[in-house]
Amino acid sequence: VLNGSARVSGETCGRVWAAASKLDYWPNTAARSLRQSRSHVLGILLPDLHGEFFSEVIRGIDHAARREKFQILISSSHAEAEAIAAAARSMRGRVDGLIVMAPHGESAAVIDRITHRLPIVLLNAPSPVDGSNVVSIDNFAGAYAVTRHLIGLGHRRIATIRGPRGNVDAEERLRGYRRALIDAGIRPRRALEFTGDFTEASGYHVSPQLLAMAPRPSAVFAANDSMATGFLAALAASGIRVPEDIAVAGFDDIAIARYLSPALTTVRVDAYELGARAVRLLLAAIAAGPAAACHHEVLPATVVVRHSCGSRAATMPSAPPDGTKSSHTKKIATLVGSDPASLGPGPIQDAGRHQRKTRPSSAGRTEALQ
Amino acid sequence: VLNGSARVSGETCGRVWAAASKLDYWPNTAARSLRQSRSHVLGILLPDLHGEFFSEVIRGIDHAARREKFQILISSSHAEAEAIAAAARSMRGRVDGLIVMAPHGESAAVIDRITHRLPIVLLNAPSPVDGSNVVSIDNFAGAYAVTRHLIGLGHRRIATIRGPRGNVDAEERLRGYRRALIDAGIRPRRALEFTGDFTEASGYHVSPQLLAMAPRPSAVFAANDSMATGFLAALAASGIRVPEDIAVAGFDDIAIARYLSPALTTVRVDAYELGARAVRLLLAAIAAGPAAACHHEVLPATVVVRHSCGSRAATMPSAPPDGTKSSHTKKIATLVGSDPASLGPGPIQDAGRHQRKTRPSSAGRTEALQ
DNA sequence: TTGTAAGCGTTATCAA
DNA sequence: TTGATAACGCTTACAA
Repeated sequence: VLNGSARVSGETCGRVWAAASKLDYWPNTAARSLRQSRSHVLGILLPDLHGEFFSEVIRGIDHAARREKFQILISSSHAEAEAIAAAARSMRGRVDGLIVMAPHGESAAVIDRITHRLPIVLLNAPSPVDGSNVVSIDNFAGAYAVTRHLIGLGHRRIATIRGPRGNVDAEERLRGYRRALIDAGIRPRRALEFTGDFTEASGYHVSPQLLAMAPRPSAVFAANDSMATGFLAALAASGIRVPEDIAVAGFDDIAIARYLSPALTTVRVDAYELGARAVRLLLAAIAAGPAAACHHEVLPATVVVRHSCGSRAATMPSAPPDGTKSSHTKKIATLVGSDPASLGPGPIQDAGRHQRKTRPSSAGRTEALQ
Repeated sequence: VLNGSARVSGETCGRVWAAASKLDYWPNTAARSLRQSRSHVLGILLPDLHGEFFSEVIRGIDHAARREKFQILISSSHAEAEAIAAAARSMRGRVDGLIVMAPHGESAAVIDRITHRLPIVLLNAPSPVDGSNVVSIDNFAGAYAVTRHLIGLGHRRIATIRGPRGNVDAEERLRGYRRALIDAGIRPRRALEFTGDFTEASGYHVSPQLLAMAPRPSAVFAANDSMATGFLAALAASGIRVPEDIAVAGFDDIAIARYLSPALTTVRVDAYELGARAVRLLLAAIAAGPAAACHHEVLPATVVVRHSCGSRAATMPSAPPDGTKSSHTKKIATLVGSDPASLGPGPIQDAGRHQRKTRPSSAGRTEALQ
């Protein structure tokens, strides 16, 4: 009766409801999950919860999940492969599928073991993960486009503050930066590649060496906005003007980016959408069963031009060719800002591509002990 | 064997482990929960996931929970009492306890029904919720202190942009603002109380009426930083200087506060700690069983002086007397900023009190159908 | 030290 | 249309 079965008489139905509400009956979800082998819960494994990016991803996941009546079970602090595997195991029976963000590429073997057990979607994994569903940000194209933007403004000596080695996002953004230089006939130089760890502090600390170079770089592409923020603070402390003396660009378009002085030119990434897409893919995988095809979606990254690189108009390149992928570029004319307090993000170029690759899953899922 | 029982011979133990790893055995957590009536999961019910405040609360909850080997099941978008009740019911059997943030005070009856079923901790509830564990922010003291700060700077005509009616935080902050005026011999006037909804946009839209007042207020206390941000943007658009023409203060100390121009004087609230405390209380309640005493913890709110109110030194008042509570004030001399990019938060006064009230729970928990 | 059986609260199946 | 029974995968208690 409580589950809406049609095969019960009206009178019995009423008595059941009366009793249930009199007893204040709450069904036991664990028992239901056990019996149905279905929990209506999605497991989320994240390396960290710090900062706006993760919070937006979770918000996107939560909204998409709740629309389909799914709850989300979150577990963070999983950077290494083994921790991810342990967390996944500890969710067995309690979740119908997993959304996993593994910042380091090396977890492939572990991911594979999980895939045999549970439907899974990887967030922001490196491209070459086959046999899995993946949703990722087009880090390469975003970095390429913003570097092209700097080149278009006349800069030739462009440094970068890269993210940590081994981090997938960091590597892709570096690759995009280098490729943009090469395509413009500029040879990438290791001396212009400084290493940070995605924290504000690292952007700050990198500044003495960077500024001491002779000749000094005329522009800097920081691989995320936090490092750009730290770097800008260091410049302010040194009395170096932005963008007059040096141009600075970031990546992520976090909330503070447009409040910095000068407002930061950066690359926008739709974290909310990233989460929402992951849910959509995961629910499809759950519905389709073990033998389903795998999908790979790439979200575009769009350049947001503000004031930190100067605003001379320049011809923007479209997305770069990339041997491994077909590409499709579309232009977005303006940023729709319902927010009246916006300090004006300026024009936006879409540097991303949206693509979908589909292939059969390499292996089915199996259940042990049956 | 897998659960570490001591009463098994070494050889059998080895064979079991071998078989388990050969079969890649993953225990089924739902079955375990069912049998043990223990899930090692905490349910989190939030009105929203948007913004830094919630993200920090969740981070605090997650860290504290994972330290005790608990996972967290999140469900958001629960503003009204009925939605909260439904979400709680849908978690029955799957969680060992609940952390609930109910922004509106009116949910008392619902909370009460939940309390009979599950251990529960309320986040940021209005003070007079008895029979429940509560962790809240000292909104009253924070608003009181920042208003006193404005008064101390010589302002007499101080407007406020209050939060939405019915919202507990908003009401408490308004109360603190009014009380500070009264204690300084200034009569609070309704005409100086503008209503926003905690969004940036509402802070912006309130500005025309506020600025049109004659005489114009010399200072404005916005009940959160988002509204302060919107209001500042409106001032900038009107060419009104801050703090020379008008002083502005906020509440929350969100990340962008110190990057605004001028950097925003505001009230800091430790959202991470709020979440962590809630977990501590909840785990204690779970361990203690249905008959346990209830605790009420109040986290301090500290004024962070930056540049948006001017920086003339002023004698700071300590926390206000409050008939219902004993108070204990401590001073914090400086903000420890490990962050090199900090634009200098300036001196901080602790306007909060930390208190703990303990009383026996008014009602035990009961299980129906037994 | 090992094996067996019962039961957690559901839902699915089958018989009445 | 209703009622009885088995089963989901685990842990606990008790017997061997």
